Amino acid sequence: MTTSGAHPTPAERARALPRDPLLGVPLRHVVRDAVGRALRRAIANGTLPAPADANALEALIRGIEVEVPASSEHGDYASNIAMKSGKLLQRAPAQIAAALVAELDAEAQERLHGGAGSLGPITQASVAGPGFLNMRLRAGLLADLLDAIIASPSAWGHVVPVDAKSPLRVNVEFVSANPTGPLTVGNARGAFVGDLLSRVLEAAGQEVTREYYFNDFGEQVRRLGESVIAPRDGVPVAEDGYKGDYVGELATGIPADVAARAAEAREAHSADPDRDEVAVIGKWASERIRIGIQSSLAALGVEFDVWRSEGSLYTDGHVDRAIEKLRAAGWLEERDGALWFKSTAFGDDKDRVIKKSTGAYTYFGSDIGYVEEKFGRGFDHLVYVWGADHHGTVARVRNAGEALGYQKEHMEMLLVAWVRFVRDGVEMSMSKRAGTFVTLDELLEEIGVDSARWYFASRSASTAIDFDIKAATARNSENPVYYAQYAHARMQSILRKAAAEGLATAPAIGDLLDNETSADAVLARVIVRLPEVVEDAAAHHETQGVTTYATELATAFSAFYRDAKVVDSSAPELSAKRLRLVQAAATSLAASLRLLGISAPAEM
RNA sequence: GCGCCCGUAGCUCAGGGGAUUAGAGUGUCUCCCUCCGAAGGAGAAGGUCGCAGGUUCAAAUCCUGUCGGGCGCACCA
Repeated sequence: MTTSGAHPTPAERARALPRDPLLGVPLRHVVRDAVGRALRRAIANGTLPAPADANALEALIRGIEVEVPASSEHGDYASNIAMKSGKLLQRAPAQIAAALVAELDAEAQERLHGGAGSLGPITQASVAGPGFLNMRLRAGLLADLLDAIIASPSAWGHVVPVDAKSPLRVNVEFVSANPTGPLTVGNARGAFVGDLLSRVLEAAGQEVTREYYFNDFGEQVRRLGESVIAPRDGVPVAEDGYKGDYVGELATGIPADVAARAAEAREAHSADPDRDEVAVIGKWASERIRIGIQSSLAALGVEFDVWRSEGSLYTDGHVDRAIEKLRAAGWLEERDGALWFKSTAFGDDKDRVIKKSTGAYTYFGSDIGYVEEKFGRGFDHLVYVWGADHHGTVARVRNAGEALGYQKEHMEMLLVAWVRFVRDGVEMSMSKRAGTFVTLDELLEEIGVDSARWYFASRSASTAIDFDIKAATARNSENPVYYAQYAHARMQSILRKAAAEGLATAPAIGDLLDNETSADAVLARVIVRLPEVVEDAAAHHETQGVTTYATELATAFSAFYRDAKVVDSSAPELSAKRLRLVQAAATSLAASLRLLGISAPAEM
């Protein structure tokens, strides 16, 4: 296993991400808890009947759903709990909702925890439609939150896991392209999806190991070796060999010591395919390519913690150990001279070969050893980010994992759909062997990392998409990523200007948000939503919500910027409070961009 | 043939059971810089959510079928 010591380990990263018990709890949890308390109180008061089944009540309270309504006229949060509980409580939904409103109103007037805590979070609760409970957040709560954000900006956007005592240890394996050629634009999506997912999981409190699995022996590497030797010897590359320009570059760039070892291998080991000239050259070439891949990925902002070679799974005994475990459990079978895994016992439509009759292992053999190796390292959860063409292997790997004694739910395959790269309406072909492909490096030169990251982050991994490079380049400055970045630059510009004019920032937001329809309050309500966005993204393993949030925050800021004068020396007190609000907005926008691995420039 | 993913505005895509106004960006059209950054803002036009049934008080959303597109069904790597 190759690890790089240059950057922090997953555990160090997890520890380094600050989490604040106030900032790290999505507001909707606070609201949900308040609704739950209101329900209990209403029952204790006798306003609502106590259900015969106490367990059913607990289940109901646990399942309370609170969401941000589509229209802000319906409040900051809404719950359908009254409608859901009508049957259990034997009351009309509207009646239940009214009882909850009364309790929430009461709580807003008193301090929680026997007078030591804060006021209840909800004001202006109301009943609407068939029994929806609409709620408005107390302005003071928003103000407290914004003050907390400014007090510890680096903690903002990092969610505290609800019930986990220790962080979940997650392995995210992605890209894993064989080092037989440079990464192509076809690999880009997987690279971004894996990295984005890793960032989101980390923000949600999990300890994430980013892992790259590569093949360093076998047929493909051999073919690469042959393809490099051919031009060196002035012979055309074989039909099934690799033909890209990089092959020629490798051929002319063979260092003296490698050439010497190759020459020696040709004399001494020509009969041994593991040690002959082709093997020597192939191994050298693939390692050179792997290093190139590593630097291409680094340019994308994608860094791996572990580079795991397929060969090491054998030399370190993981494959043997997995096979022995399966054999002991009775899941293996010798048939036709090959070793089979009884995948059908787990619902697969056919059994799968682990070791061929030739004695060579299949990829599936490696996969099994790898599952064993990963869980052996102590991971709670494995995520595989695979191309859509791999979905045939999903079932067998999970089945094998289950046969090895692990839970299927802890082996998750994220299938990333195809990207059709199009230039001027013509699809670009992506064949490494034919040498007709666009490299990742070329793509980035044209459109830039921030732009590419945003593009993939804003689309769900399961939809096939058309990526028109020409259009992405031509409309460069009108790309949505710049909209968010521009808003951030503007916020910073306002803060700079205020500082230059000698305007101070207020020590607290105070009453700035008391008028709930003011530009200030509207902006504050968007700022405060980030933890929910992070939580959703981590739960669904999707990042579109984060780009949407960044766009919404930028839009909300634009409206605020239009309607509210921030830097105004004739009203220093108001200015001071608004500067604080802008500071919180900038913190939140920067945090959401950081989640995406996108820069938040102070000027553009 | 079987299985998985996907058909939403001209284009690229969100939304994936709930309040009869389905969103964003881009494109098109009209306006707005003596005013904290116009990479911006205000507004308009643009949709039978592939089609047909079904479940529900309620369906773009769930179920079935169907059409269209992608991918997979190896003792290949």
